[in-house]
Amino acid sequence: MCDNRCMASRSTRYRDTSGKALTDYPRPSVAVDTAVLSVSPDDQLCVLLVRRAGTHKRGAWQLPGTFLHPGETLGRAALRALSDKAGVTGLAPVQLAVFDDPDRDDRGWVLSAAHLDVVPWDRVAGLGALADGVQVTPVSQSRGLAFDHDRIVDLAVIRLRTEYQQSPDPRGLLGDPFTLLQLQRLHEAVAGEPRRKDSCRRLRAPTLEPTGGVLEGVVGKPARLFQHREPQRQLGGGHG
Amino acid sequence: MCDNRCMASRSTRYRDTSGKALTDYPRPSVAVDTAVLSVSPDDQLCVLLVRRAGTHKRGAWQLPGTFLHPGETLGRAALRALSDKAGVTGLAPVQLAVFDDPDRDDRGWVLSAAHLDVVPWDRVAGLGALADGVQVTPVSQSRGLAFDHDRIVDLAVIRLRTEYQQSPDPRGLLGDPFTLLQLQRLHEAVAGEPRRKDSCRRLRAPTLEPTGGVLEGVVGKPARLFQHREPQRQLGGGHG
DNA sequence: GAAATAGTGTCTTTGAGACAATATCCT
DNA sequence: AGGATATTGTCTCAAAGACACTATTTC
Repeated sequence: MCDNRCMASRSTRYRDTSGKALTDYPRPSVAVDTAVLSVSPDDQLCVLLVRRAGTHKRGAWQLPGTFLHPGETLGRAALRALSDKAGVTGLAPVQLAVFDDPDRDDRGWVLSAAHLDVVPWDRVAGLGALADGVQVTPVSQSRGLAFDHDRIVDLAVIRLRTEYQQSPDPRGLLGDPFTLLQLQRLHEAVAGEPRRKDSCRRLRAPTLEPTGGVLEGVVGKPARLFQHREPQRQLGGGHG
Repeated sequence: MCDNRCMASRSTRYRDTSGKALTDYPRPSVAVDTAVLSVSPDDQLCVLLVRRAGTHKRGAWQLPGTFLHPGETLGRAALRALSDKAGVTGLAPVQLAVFDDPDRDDRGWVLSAAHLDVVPWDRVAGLGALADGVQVTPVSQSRGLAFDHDRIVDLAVIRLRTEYQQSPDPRGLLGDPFTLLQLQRLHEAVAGEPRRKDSCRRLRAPTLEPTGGVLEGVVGKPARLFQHREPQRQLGGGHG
């Protein structure tokens, strides 16, 4: 597979077909901006925002992002940004799209590789103790972000919805023993519209693993408990 | 929307939160590699390949690509690469994914923004006169490409199939007056498996515009002619 | 009339949506 | 018992698949 890669040392200045050396080309900065989505305990689809540096006006909020470092993958850069800018430990960022308008950033030529990460609520706002300059807002109230970050949020929500149409809880937002009603509430939060009790139930239940236990201590017939069939995903599925 | 963008001139060296100037960061080269897919007259799904510069061994073929130039969109760079490297006029490249393995290119740190373009056959191999070092091969025989281009072809085919599951001919591979049998053949080529005559017909016909004309001069009952409802897409839908 | 291709009638299956009835628990 | 919630029975409807039949042309 790499038979002709090993024939030259790393420092050689290769030339492309036009005869120009690789390092002669002007290169863009590559930013990684991530929409971290989660569902709050009151079933609201929320996004993680950070205050834009050096401003307190409108457009003062944006998605956590950073510039890609040498030797780093986009996914790692996304996780680093979440940790550094928001104090949040991400899970498995996936690429959404590259925003490539040459004028999209007034600091210069910056491409933005937009990402989506989905994390359980207690991981993003667990103790109610968010760092300063960090907030988690319902996506419906997140309009007016800096740069083109509104559009990134749009893409992220669309992507999340299509993922959750395919399987019950692909991103493990729920956490292991859960009832079918909790699953229904989650889907309503993600889709942004109500779901029929029985439709949702019949569609998803066959693909879930019943624990055998039931939810106790509440009024009404106790709900059966279920768990995920397959382990939730961690980082590692990026496009190398 | 951009109220606070106009407050500073373009040459100012902005600093991010860590205090580092934008131009101080090492930046990757950004390549744009495009899988151009088409369907041959004998109903084979094909991909456009170019010979890798300076080699005649295995792995000698690759997708046409180039480095992104300043002020240029990814889509424009993809079209430029098709024109310069293969002498082909592309149509509407769409992003597939960014390949970001730091070691994926032995020339250095190169990200690849993989694209898909779909063009009618006569546009890619019209006169049978392909430029030297250019070929159009069935995708099934395209294995062993340079870099990670095999995976780009895989992504492109998957994407094309999902697009063609949604509507009859979203990329205008057919060209305006066509019969339902031609449409069926096209879908079989894209999907790589046979389709029922009546299913295919009943599913797609209602969304097509009959021209009123029929195909003449062939034995059997003459087939009705159809045309596309909406104009085919050109470049312009990129993520700004 | 025979061959060849286009187009349709209809049966079956599947899956989702909707409504309502039944089951089981807590207080 | 009574309220509250979970679970299931069943009807309907729409879409797709499969098969076979009918229709219209050329030779």
